[in-house]
Amino acid sequence: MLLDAETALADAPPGHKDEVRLWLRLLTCTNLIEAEIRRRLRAEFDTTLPRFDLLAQLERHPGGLTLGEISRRMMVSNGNVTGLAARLEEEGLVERRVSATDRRAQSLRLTARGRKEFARQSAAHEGWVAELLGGLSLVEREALQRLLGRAKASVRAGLQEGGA
Amino acid sequence: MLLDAETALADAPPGHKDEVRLWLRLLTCTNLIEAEIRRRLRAEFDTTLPRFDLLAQLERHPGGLTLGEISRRMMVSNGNVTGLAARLEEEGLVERRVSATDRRAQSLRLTARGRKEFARQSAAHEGWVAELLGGLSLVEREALQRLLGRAKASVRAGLQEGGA
DNA sequence: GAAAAATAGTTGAAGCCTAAACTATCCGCA
DNA sequence: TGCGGATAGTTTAGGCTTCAACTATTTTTC
Repeated sequence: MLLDAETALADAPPGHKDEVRLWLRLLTCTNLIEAEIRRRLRAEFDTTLPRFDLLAQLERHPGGLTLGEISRRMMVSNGNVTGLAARLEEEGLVERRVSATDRRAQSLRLTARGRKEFARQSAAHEGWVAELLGGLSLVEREALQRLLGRAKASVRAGLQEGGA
Repeated sequence: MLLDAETALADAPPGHKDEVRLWLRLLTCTNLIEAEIRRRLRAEFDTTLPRFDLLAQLERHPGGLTLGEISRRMMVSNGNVTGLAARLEEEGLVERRVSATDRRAQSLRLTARGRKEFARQSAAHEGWVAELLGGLSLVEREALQRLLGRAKASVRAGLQEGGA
């Protein structure tokens, strides 16, 4: 994955469409932030972004979530969640319980330790993001939020067409 | 100790700091586009994004690049490039040559077939991106480009501080 | 000129991720 | 009741990615 696709493309001959330049800049921004967050999660908490994301899902749903629900919310495959859940369970941060009404399904929830650990990570994470994006004014952040919303809508529309 | 019970990832319920909501939307946008591009590269060309990115680097440098240069430009590890290069060589899309002046180094360049294949992929890629982002007006795209530039600058500034 | 430091690249272990094939269970329906 | 299709999750094979340890070579330094 190109961390700085834009720089890489800097000396590319013109002829790329406008949209490609926009896409590369979007990718660059995201990758810069994501790489830094991964690095800090690893350095300060010895964990990874996927693990953090999974804990965040559970935090939002104290009643527990099935593996399938997690997989849909995180937009990753089922098999992926199987592995993540196994590691988090081994670390004692989450626990599984087989559903009373459906013996195929099992729901995951945070353990007390998981809740406590995630709270620490989450607070730090919030600070990191605020620090990294803090150079933007409130007005800029709002404009960006709105435009990214438009971009998201555009992409989803594009997916509809192709996948129909 | 900060205990923010509202904090979570994915599609951002309220309670997050402004910046986190912005970050999550940025991430969602990028992931949507990236997943679709990966899917199409796989479906239509039986290849992957990292392979495509590596070919793109070589395309821009017809004189060849050493593995180390590629690794720096793509901002990935050395070992990563070793593996990618091995697969691309096996597919006959790139060729290696040991440097005449430094027996440690070897430069990679596109084969004729690699050049031809990349041209096909690149044209398709450009079309996909244009299609996915085509729902934005020119004005919106320009505004987004500018704001993302600002965001990038903010992040780089944030990295300086932390990493100094 | 030889030891030491730096550089180019490879390898191995481990985690993340997917698609596809598989098992187990549930549900609808005749 | 029993069959067939849907659903929940696991497994497997393979690619991507990193870090750390390693080999080979070059450069620096004394």
